[in-house]
Amino acid sequence: MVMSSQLEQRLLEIYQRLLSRYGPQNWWPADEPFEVVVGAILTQATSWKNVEKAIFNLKKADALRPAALRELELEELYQLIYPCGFYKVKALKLKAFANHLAGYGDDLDRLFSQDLGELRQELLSIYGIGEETADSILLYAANKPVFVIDAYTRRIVSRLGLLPQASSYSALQSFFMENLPRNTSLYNEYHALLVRHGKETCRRAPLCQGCCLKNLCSSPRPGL
DNA sequence: GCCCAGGGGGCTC
DNA sequence: GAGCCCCATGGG
Repeated sequence: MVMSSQLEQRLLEIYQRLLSRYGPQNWWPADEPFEVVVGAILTQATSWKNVEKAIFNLKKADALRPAALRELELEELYQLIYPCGFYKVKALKLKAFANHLAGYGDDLDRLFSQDLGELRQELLSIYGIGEETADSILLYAANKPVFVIDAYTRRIVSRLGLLPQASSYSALQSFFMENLPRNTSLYNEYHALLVRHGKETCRRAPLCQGCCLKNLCSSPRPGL
């Protein structure tokens, strides 16, 4: 059986190699917390390049504010976020969050100031916010020590033989959070590095041969 | 043409 | 609770 401290060492080794390879990623790429929230919703199943275009449009229209998002006609919002795809559902999601925030006087700090567990549940209750989006908001907008799991993380963890590809979100999240110190900065940089690494490496590449995580695989499965 | 991108909701079984 | 399908633009 692998002791927890050994898992921690392995996870920290992965982190150090990614950090050495790519350097600090300085996430989240946004000017302020509300922009993080908007970006987290818009980037669902969408490349960040397309999200940048939508955010640029929102800023130009002075619409990157909760009140503005509420007041905009749906058709206008469609046009602003059109480049990032799924624009009809995403427009509803942005309005849903803006409507929810109105209950806090449009003050994100007030929303974020409550108990972490309750806050996460509240975020999940909002239309369009699932586990990854909620955790991205908690980590990158509210600076809470919450590890974000995404498709890249799942793929990399699977390739390294740490957990099965089919593991649930909560299983993956627990794996990281129970084997790493509760540190917001560490979680921030770690997830950003996993995404960076996921983008840099070929999806179909067998294992991690030739990449910076080479020979960290505990149970090699060629051709995975 | 194909595949996929920093997911989530709704529906079925 | 798992397995589908739908949402849609833009780049490789």
